[in-house]
Amino acid sequence: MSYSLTVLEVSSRTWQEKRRESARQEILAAAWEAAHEHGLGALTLRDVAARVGMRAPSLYWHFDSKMALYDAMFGQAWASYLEVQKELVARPSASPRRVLKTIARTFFEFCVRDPVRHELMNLRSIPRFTPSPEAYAPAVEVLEQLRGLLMRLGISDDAGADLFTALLAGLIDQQLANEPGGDRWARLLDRTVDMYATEMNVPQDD
Amino acid sequence: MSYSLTVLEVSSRTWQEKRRESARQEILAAAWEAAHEHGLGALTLRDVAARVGMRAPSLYWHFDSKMALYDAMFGQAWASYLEVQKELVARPSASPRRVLKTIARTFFEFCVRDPVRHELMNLRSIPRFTPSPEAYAPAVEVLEQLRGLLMRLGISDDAGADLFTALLAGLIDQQLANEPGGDRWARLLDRTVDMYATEMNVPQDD
DNA sequence: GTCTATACACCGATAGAC
DNA sequence: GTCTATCGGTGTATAGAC
Repeated sequence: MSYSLTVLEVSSRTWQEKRRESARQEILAAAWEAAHEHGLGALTLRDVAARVGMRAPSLYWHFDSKMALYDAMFGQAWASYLEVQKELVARPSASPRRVLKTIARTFFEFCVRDPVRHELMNLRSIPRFTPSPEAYAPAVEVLEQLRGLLMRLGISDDAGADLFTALLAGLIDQQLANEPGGDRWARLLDRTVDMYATEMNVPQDD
Repeated sequence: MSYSLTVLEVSSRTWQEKRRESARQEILAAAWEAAHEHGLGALTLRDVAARVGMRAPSLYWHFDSKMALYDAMFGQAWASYLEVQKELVARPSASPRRVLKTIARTFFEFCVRDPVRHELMNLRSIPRFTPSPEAYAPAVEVLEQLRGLLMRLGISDDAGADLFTALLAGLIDQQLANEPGGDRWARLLDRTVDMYATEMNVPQDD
């Protein structure tokens, strides 16, 4: 159940550990490739192994189980979005509503751009997969960062953050479920954020 | 790929057909039971078969495949909600916002009450399962009925309906994903509908 | 017509040789 | 570290019993 998250790994001391770490990364890359090709749920260890020139049982030296592989992918995906959001939050801030719209659109497009990744990050589509605390950590940090940002805009109650995430989740879900590749719900983003901002008494732009 | 939807089946003429129909219903009931017990994705034909005193291959006389079984369950679930919504729409209408809140809460609670059913109806959690047009029909009718209702409240554009479904989907998703059994997002229902109604220029109650 | 027995290909996972 | 061999599990095709 426990294993180290490749992306967040800091101290790989010996060269053996570095070698092993790069093998993990190679396997992970192959797993993403396979998932994009055949679907997240259709991932098989034999396929992943073949892509890195191994046999399926050999993967067990690098990952405890298939779920551990999913787990590492989950952690990678959220760590990746955390980087995006960090860079976004650090930027010189615009008007409150502009900030809300930018963060909403950034997350929306991050999800819609890669439906397989979104499926792993946000849907619970793999029957018995539950992310480990280690893999879940960057997701928690994303949410904490969002809470902080909302707070600075004057939205300090939990309900305000809960509503914001629900609105985003709903738009993304509907877009991907009913019109993948389209923009029918993407077009509602700004309007939805404005509606939300008004509800939350965030001052208007002009 | 094609087969008849048990729930909507109208004319079972001969007694053989009736017998066969009741066998299908028995299998479906066993499938729901198994899904609730072990999870939707963990459903196995051997388990379902055992519950009705059969062997796994025997199910193939009643259903073309495991996916056909999922498909029939999908159709059953949506047909069931269609009945609920029909009865609700037929009732003497209250104020516009009351109507919106009632329909929102009805769908929300229908979904949250049975997460396994919701997973099948609204999430795409089964890897290669796509509902057939026959099974999807009641879902389409639910949406058409909703559009008609919104129209009568003065919300006639597609965007208005799209936004309403997205708001609902988001609240349900977050409730079930982050706090199954709780009411943290359920408590946001009325507020969200009011926010939406204001955006859509639906007159206030008082 | 209804069901069973058998079999097949594939899966995740383990044991142990090298 | 990576292999081969193998285990118990799955969905499913088919042949045939009755």
